Amino acid sequence: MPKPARNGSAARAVVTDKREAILRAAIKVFAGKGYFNSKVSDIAGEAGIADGTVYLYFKSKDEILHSIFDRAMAEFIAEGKKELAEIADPVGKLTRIAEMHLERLGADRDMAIVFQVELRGSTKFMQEFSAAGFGEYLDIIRKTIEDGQNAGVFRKEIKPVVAAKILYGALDEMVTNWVLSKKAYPLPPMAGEVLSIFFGGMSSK
Amino acid sequence: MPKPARNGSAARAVVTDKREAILRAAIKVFAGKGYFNSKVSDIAGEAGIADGTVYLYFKSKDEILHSIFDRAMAEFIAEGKKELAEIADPVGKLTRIAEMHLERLGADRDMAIVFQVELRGSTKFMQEFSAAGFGEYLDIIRKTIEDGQNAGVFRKEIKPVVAAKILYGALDEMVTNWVLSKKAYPLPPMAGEVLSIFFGGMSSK
Amino acid sequence: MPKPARNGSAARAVVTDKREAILRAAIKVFAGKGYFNSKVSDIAGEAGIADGTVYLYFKSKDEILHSIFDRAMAEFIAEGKKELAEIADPVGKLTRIAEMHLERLGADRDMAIVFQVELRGSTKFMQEFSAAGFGEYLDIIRKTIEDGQNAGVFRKEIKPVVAAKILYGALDEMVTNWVLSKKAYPLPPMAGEVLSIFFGGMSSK
Amino acid sequence: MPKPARNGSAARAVVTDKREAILRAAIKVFAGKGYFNSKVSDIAGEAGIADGTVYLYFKSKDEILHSIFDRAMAEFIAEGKKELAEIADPVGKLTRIAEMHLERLGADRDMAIVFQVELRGSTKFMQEFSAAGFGEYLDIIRKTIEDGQNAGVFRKEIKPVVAAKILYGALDEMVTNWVLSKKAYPLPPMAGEVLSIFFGGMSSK
DNA sequence: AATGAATGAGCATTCATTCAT
DNA sequence: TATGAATGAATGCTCATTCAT
Repeated sequence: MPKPARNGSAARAVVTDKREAILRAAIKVFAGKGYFNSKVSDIAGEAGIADGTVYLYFKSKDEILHSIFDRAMAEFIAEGKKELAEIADPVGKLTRIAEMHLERLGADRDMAIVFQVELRGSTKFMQEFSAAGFGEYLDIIRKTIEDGQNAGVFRKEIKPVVAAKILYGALDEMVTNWVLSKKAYPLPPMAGEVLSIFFGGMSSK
Repeated sequence: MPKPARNGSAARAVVTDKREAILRAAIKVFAGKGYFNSKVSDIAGEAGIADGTVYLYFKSKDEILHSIFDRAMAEFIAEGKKELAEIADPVGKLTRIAEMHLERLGADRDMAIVFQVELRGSTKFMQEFSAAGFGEYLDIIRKTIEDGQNAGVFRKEIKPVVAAKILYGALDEMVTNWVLSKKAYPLPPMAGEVLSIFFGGMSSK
Repeated sequence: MPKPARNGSAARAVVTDKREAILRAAIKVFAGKGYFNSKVSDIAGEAGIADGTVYLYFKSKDEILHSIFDRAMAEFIAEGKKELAEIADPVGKLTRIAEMHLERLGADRDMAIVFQVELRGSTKFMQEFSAAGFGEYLDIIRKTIEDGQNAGVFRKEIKPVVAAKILYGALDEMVTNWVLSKKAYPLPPMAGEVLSIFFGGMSSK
Repeated sequence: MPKPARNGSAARAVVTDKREAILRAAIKVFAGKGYFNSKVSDIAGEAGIADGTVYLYFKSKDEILHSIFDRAMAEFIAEGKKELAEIADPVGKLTRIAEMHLERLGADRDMAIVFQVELRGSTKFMQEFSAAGFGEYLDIIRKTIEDGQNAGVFRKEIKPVVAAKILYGALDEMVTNWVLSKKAYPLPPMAGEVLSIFFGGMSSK
């Protein structure tokens, strides 16, 4: 049986694929049983590889969880920046942010569980996470709010940092409730409801 | 030497005190290292008792965490109901709820960490918790919003359940940020900022 | 409330009674769950006393088990010697021994379980036991057999020690089977069957 | 470097060898300190492996003890049936059974200790054991005795079940005494003594 | 004598990680 | 690269025993 060629994309694809497979498996497993209750062998089993192979791609169980966040956040922010570049209006921007937030997490329940539940399971992790992608995310919201204030569409007495947290907190709660709910319902439509209140409260006059 | 009176505080105090001591120690330890990384012997050590003694008051490590939440939520809700009974105005009620929320958690950082971080660390736990005190809490907020709608002070097209989640989510995010922040600042004042936006968005007219 | 008088039998009776109660409780508990699976608190509970009280009468859990055997063997041997003193005939003596063996254990199932099962659970214990009462018991049987050989009723080429063990082993097996059996049947009648073979052998003619 | 052949003994031997090593180590350790006083790490140490490795081959400490009995009984019964198939005469058969019983246990003192002592240490275990191999063993003896009765060499008024127990009990007692004895002596010769009485009885003439 | 709360040594089992093949 | 057998540190919980009252 010939081995795959080592040169170029083919070999790289294999590597990427296996890394991907492990991450996907980990998301599923973590979502199902929680990070601390998941065994590395569960992940390997789900990914269809041997336990030891996991360690060829990740240094530790912890690193797998980190990689899940890092990759997802990077993707999300990259995609977000691209989309937002095309929108000038602050209200439109925030609307799109809220929609994307709920669309993204609403599209992958396991990923949402990991984000809403597992990410919160340790102060250490949350702090690392805050320092990383999450801070950047809040920053984008904050700047958009500032733009709105400068453009005169948002009240100037509201602190942008706080407003950003409020919007984020409201969206986050929507996701958490959706994740924990026994009923299945589409998450994205909640964006409108949140924004209706948020804008109502932010609008000047 | 006279034995302590059996009626009331003295004898009871011993039992209560040790249970209390364990709970307090657990809150501190869980806050510092997270539930899964905390050893029962850490809690016992912090409480100044032997490991085995923990099991005279709690059936398992898990039960300690549950007890922390149960007790705190019961206290909070009882106190809240009492205070709110004296306020008729829905806006005043929600204002007081937000203030109490942040006062309570802002007064005990370790407890806040446990609530914001450890409570979220497992889907199972969150679901149990949702079913228990948390659901009741959201319900109180929701009813007050409904009252406000009926009184004509809040917009009627907003769904009360969603609005309740939004307010809760915003407050929750304030706490989480405060807990994770390296800077020390008072939490309660954030209530005003949250409410300013929330009411601005909820007000009819 | 007056304390019981310290002088004489009354006080002694109390002590004896509580010791007795503990031993009886222990026999019941050991029979039910086995020595290693029985907790001292089980015994105390069964005896209706506090855990600590057990240690006023016995130095350790181990000593309770020892006491059970010591007492039972002493009683059995004392009673046996008395009865046997009145029988001259070796065959009659052995018959009575076998009957008493099965009567005694057949009269108290829990005690029988402890003797047949728990006594065997440790080499150390068995050796101590062998050295103690059990050795004396085998000795009585052996001497009786020797008497029978000298009187010409038993074959002289049989070693008395071995014959004693064989008789004991056969009786012992009857008890063990009775103890483990799900069916309830009277144990003493088995004595006749054992002796029939022991005296007469299996061979026809 | 060639890998070991997958077919047959080599690869299989590794697994079997380690399982075997654990069982052998367990027999030695159990014999020395008793089941309840033996730690899993004692067994692992004796077998020259890490503690955790034990659990790759056995689900629990309990399962190790069971495996010891299961394997030994299966072997013994299989071997016994084979040998007995070649003997027609009931007397010869019983003789061979008694010899094999004592040869087998007399050849491995540790195994004998485990059988005579540990097996008896719990009612639960004894009942399971009775239901398993032991019952079959007694059955073989019983049938042989019945054959002897039908052939006219054994007295018909003796109940075969009882006689089987008597023979077994006598042999068992020989082993127990040998195991507990401080003196070293060969066990197999005792078979003759037991059978002499079992077949011929004690009575002279 | 009696109590029972407190102690703390002890142990089976798990599982992340390694490494020889 | 991939495997999966082996490792061994780590820990929740039990329970015999003590001792202040």
